[in-house]
Amino acid sequence: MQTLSTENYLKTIYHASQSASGTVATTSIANKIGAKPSSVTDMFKKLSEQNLVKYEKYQGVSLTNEGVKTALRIVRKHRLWESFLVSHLNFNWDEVHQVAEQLEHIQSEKLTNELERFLDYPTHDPHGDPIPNRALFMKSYNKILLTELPLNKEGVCVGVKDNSSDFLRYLDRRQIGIGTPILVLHREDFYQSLHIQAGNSTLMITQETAANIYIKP
Amino acid sequence: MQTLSTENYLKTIYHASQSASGTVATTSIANKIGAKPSSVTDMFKKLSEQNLVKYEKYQGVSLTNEGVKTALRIVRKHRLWESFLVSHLNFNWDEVHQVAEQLEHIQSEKLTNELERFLDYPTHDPHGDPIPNRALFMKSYNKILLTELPLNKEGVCVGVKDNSSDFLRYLDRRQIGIGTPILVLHREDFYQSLHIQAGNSTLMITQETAANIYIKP
DNA sequence: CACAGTATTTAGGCTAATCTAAAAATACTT
DNA sequence: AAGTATTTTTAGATTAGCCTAAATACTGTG
Repeated sequence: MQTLSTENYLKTIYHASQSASGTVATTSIANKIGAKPSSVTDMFKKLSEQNLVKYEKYQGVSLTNEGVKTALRIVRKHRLWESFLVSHLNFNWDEVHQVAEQLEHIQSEKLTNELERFLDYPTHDPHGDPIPNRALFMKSYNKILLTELPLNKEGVCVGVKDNSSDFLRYLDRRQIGIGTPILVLHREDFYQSLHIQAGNSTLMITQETAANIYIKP
Repeated sequence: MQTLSTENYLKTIYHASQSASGTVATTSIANKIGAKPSSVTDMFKKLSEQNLVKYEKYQGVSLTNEGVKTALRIVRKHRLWESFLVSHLNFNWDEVHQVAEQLEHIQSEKLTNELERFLDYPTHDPHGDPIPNRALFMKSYNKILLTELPLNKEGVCVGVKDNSSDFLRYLDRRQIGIGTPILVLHREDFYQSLHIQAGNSTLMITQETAANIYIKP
């Protein structure tokens, strides 16, 4: 049985090792958790004793199989709760994260599995991230960044890379959400911006914005 | 903002002061929380500094108005979650308590209020206990114990006093639940037992069982 | 490859919540 | 009402999770 804190570390290590392959550095976890590197070192040792991470002094950590499983159980709960909040409790996609961060630590297999059934076995959360099933298996879309979508090739928004409220609300105002069809009309190379058609409206977005939107071609 | 632990103390003090009026004793809280009396004394001091309880050395505690409010906010969440678990997630009334003990600490007013709306503003939880509304106001039924129901006067089961899984499962097996109509056919004074009609079946229950069932005449 | 700069770990402390053991206050009993 | 039993509090220690400051290891550049 894990504590709140160890669960958060495992989840954070899991996400960090998704983006950067290989081992995860102490400082990178410290920044994400909001703790000092020395505290992170302490925790790495603790997790290592429980065989949840592989840790060698000065060499960063990586999750063991058991650690991945524990992390995925938390991710599963987080994403199921996010789905519930949006689909049944009138939350917007930019409001769910903070509450799901609490709900993801509730311990009850029955609760998790019944919630999944109640939601009719969703495969993706409101940000387009895949939800691990009971066996902790998940399938992501074959997605690309909007920056990589060829001119005049139609794609559909299937997720976002930046999950911050600010970014999500920005997309909301421009009526871009999961499922919105998108077409790149023109690239202004000099100004680093894209002219796109999103749903029925055409608009201009920056290169940086495009680099945070996932598209299924 | 309260910690998990202070919330549990406030809730426990609240429940204890419902049954026994006046102040609540250190030992009684210690037993209910599962901590030593010395730890409870420490916590009483802390809560007192926060003006959540009135505490005088050797004289027990009582909740302040602010303390009652905080306790009721937790009770409200607990009972709403219990209702949700039973009505939408296939939990039985004997399984909900342990999970609701965790869910009651989730901090999000929006979550609580939206859950209440989703459940269509329930007034009582699956054990017949009243759910405080947004203003923390609740109305209990005008209920009596089954031991006090006159012979051959029809009543309806509206709650239980003993919320233990064992007792609730016992009632389940006898098909007694919230809403079951009940009639006392005969009292065996010598054997301390009652002959009752519950729904369509007649059965025998002990005096003690009857003293844990609430009835609306 | 040496050394400056960065990253990581160690050492030693702090706080919240708990504990045990002993002291103090209250309550019961005759 | 006095003395014993019970309850409550105090004092001092422990653990998890964090911190700061200092020491140590790694990394990249000339």
